[in-house]
Amino acid sequence: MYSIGAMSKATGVKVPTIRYYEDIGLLRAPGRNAGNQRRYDPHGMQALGFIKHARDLGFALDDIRALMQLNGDLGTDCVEADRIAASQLLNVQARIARLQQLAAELARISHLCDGGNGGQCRVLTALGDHSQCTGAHD
Amino acid sequence: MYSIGAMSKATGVKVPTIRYYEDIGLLRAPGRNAGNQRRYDPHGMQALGFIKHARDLGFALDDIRALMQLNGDLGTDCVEADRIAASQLLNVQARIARLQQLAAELARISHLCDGGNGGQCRVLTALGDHSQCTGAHD
DNA sequence: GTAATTGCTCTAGTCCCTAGAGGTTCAAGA
DNA sequence: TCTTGAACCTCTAGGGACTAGAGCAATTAC
Repeated sequence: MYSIGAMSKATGVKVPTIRYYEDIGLLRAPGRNAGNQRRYDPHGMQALGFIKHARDLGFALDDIRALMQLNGDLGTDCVEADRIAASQLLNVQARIARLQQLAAELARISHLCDGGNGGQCRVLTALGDHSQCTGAHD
Repeated sequence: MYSIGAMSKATGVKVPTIRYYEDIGLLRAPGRNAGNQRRYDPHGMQALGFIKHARDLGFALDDIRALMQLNGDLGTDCVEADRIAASQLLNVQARIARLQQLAAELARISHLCDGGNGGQCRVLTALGDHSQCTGAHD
């Protein structure tokens, strides 16, 4: 039986966040000891680890909820789980592509600074004027 | 003189968002016409364009506030503006690196699905077990 | 036995908007 | 000129995923 603090240390999820997950019904409420403190069993620990890992991979809490439900069902629906994972992969790839455009634009803008203060800062000018952009960043 | 709707169309910032920017003091409150509706001048338009562009580049509103203040000062502080832009570039690059690790991990997990339902779904297993991960994604 | 740590609940705040209610003003056509 | 429909106004609340803090109770270590 683990206290909430032990769970937090073991998984890397902060204590208030664990309580939050319980509040929104993502993590089942565990039993309590005589002093009304949460006491988790290994199943609870595994569930929290699953959530943490999926969060680290960028899944939304609603996705995780769906994945956990699949996990709970007998005859686990592999096709659906794979669909969610694949969609998340696409999502992440799209975000990467977009960020790469932004990085290119920022690098360009950043290099405009000549260190001097001769009137107008070209970094600021570039930020104000989208038409100076080389790529279509948005 | 532009109405708020004209500003929205010209810059791509939604009407409630423009009012929000005014609320938080990012965009100066414009004058009003006889019927209490906002009327913007070209300066206001330019300011909103600046905000939009900077937001598209991923700057936080607080950064934008700082940049606009620099822009307003005489003897515009190019060094400070460049510092903010460079820091934002680092930020974006770090996010890209992290997302690329996630994408690799997700691609690996996604390929575990063999389409069958032979007991346990390996996608779900992989999500639950961080130790299966190839790279240190977090 | 006492002090420090950990735990409890509850409320409110973060960021950046978005949605909706309920009302007023404007612009264009008949 | 009148009417209609779009655009505008203020205000409040919600969203996602937490985070922070107050004020108190329980546990743990010495």
